[in-house]
Amino acid sequence: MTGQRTEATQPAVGVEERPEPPGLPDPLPEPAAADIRLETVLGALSDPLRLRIVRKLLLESEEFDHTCGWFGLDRPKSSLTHHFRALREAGVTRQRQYGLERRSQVRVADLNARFPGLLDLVAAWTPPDGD
Amino acid sequence: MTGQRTEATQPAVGVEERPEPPGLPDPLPEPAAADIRLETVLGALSDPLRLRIVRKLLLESEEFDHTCGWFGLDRPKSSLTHHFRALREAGVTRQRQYGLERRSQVRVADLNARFPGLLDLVAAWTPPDGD
DNA sequence: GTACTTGTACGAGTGGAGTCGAACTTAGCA
DNA sequence: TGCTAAGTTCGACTCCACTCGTACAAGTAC
Repeated sequence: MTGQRTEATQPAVGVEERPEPPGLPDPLPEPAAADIRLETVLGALSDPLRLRIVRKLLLESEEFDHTCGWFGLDRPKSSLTHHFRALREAGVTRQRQYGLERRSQVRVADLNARFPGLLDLVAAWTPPDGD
Repeated sequence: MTGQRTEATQPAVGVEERPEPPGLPDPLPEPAAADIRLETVLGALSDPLRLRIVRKLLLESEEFDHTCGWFGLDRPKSSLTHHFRALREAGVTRQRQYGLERRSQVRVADLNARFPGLLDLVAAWTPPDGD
């Protein structure tokens, strides 16, 4: 049951019922596209570390999703779990479980449809003290 | 000295040195346009009440600035002071003192220059439980 | 089997944000 | 002179987010 939160604690409001391409693991619990709230997304993106994660995914992902280790973030694993979950529960990213690894990708289509231009701002962002 | 914070407590990093049109009071301390940080702005806009304030200013202000009372917010005055200051210190709004009243306006030009499209998202936002 | 790796769950500590009441300051007006 | 209105400041409270260490679960490889 690794990587699967229990029903009692998962806060996802509406889990998407989208037909998946064959061979992909199901996404972890996430809000449906229509349930993504602007104030929640802005709150998720107001943290520099998470802004960095999303920006790196946008600029360097090349259509693939990535594990937590790929980002090269100098934080304990429990802290990274916290931030990646915050992004997923806000609807910013989607996470899938591949064996041991949990890979993340930005929900580009959903976010561009609901908040056009927002991801452009994230991509253009520069960290306070360099990259 | 009402409405003027002391030098010791004001956190504004760089106060703008812009020549003012005649007859307008000086703006209260605010970050210069170049010092406005995306993560700070997103944090300021992640609160539903502040999102509501900015949206109302954008949709109904008609080029004029407005007092706190104009918004019709059902909160104590001390709470409103807190939120209006958060917006101003993040660089989202500008406040000027007119006698007893402190009027707010959105820094539309500055924000559109630094974060194009962001204010459109705020204007298009709908509160969770109606307006 | 054992060891290693990825990531979670849990608990604790810390700090900051949101909320509010009460007292205060100031401007305008009767 | 005194009252009223707009908004601040201060202190206190609560709650949540961030951080982290530790322990645990589950694949993978030897």
